[in-house]
Amino acid sequence: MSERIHITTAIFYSNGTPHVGSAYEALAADVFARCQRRRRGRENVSFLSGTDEHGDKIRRAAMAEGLAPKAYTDKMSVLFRDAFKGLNVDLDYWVRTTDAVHEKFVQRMLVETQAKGNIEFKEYEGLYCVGCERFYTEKELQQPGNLCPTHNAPVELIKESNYFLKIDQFREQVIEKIKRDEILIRPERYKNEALNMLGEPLSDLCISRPKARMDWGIELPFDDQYVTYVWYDAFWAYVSEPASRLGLDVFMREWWPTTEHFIGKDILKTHAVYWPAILLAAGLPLFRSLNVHGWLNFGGSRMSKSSGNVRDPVSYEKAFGPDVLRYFVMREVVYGLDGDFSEERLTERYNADLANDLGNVVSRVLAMAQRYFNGKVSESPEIPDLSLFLTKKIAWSDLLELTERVNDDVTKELDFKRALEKIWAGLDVANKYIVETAPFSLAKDPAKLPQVAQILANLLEAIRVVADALEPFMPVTAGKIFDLLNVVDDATKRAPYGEGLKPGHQVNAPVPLFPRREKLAAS
RNA sequence: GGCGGCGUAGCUCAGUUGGUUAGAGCAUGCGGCUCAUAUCCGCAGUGUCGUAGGUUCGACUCCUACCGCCGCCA
Repeated sequence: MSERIHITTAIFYSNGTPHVGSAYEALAADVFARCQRRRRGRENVSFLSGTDEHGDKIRRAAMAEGLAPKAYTDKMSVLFRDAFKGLNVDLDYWVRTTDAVHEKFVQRMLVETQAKGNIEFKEYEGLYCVGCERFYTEKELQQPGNLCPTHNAPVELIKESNYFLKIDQFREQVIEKIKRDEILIRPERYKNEALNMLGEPLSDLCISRPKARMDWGIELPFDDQYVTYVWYDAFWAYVSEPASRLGLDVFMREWWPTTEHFIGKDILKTHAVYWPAILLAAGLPLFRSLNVHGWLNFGGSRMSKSSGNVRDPVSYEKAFGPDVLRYFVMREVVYGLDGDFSEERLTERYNADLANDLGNVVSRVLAMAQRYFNGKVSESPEIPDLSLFLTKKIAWSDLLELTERVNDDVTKELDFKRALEKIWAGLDVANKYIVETAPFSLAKDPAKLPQVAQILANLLEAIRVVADALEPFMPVTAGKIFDLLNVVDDATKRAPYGEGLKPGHQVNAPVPLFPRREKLAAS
């Protein structure tokens, strides 16, 4: 049996609508998940996402719309789920922190953690920022006036009793795990940052709120005057549903230790410091890795609601066609670094890569197959002897084992960009091969038709392999290409080069996959 | 203030343990082909590799200082 793997996006805080940045994270995780499914089989991969629906900010957002919190999050959660669905993010679990299954699970973890003596009840006086929903030390605040560094607003002095998680006891252990890559943080730059964050002793982590002040959370099983919410609550969304469905023991043994979290760099600290501590405090094993990505900016500046440049990802997918946003963010952004999104750039990529390269090469090959042989493949594909041509840049090897090499880039290096570059190198080879062999010239001489048949068999097979390698990135497009090639069974789709299309196979006439667009023709 | 990252062709970036004329894509110019979505192929470039020193037979690649941008921590 292949090793199982659990993959998650962050659990999205549902006080706003999904934007291109949240879509980016879901898309990266989705491509990763699809590559893993090809390796291990669908039944050995679990891909989870969901919405974080508790806390003061949600309650306030709901009130602002005149809705009960639950009614509000019902609406928001669907927006996220449908946005991801619209981008063909293929999830196995969609978790909501207000689901009964989840709430019950969090309560169970609280009981476990308390039984282990890792929760303490104590009075606390501190400076609290409502916007951040957290306490600050005076040193962290901007002076004068004790201003919250994030909201630039005064904090309140609050005195209350709360439940705290004693996490400093786990600090050394977490440091060791990160140093030894047992918690693998990549790209490596973020590993150093995480270790930095663990350099100082950790103060106890407050995990409750008195209902009197904030009741939109999960009631503590050992004190009905308190709720838990946001971080403590949301982390468990990675676990609650699958653990409830499969049984906690089974899930923890077979799935959890291989967990790959996809997160943004803004929540590195919570995931590298607090989350391991929360798990250890509950007596549970740790996840395998944190895959940290940067921001997706818009036209050079940070995408945020306040600057009014939030874009709805699905509108781009609709305007440009399926798979286009998927292609763009995976090709354009280096995983781990900030990237930039703009309609201009999207249009450029669309025309240069999708219309001119991918769409056109499929079109020209199928057109020749149709014109010269009525779409019939009459030779077995071979690896052409390229030494026959004078041009030296051609390497048919770019097309051999393409899927495996692309898969490695994604699963081992998180290098989505390089993976796509390899696929496009394959398209280059096909185009150069056409120019060098000029089948359209050979076809004028009936005696040379067998040669043409061989060239086209090679090219059609090359396109089939490209579609196969492209599938995790552009599932709809890959499907269209397979339809054009009239390939229906998985065995043929996934065959190594040379073992796919057979003589006698019939392919269809071309249909433009990506019609060229005028610049800035979006929306 | 402490730690770390980045600064390479007009634009976006690659450059593995220091070694021959520093690369790719896009954009630009010229030439070729006509099967194809006016697409494709070839050729041509331009770069004081942030600045100033240092180590070395030799540095984009190592060291030091400085400038600029950014992140994390305080």
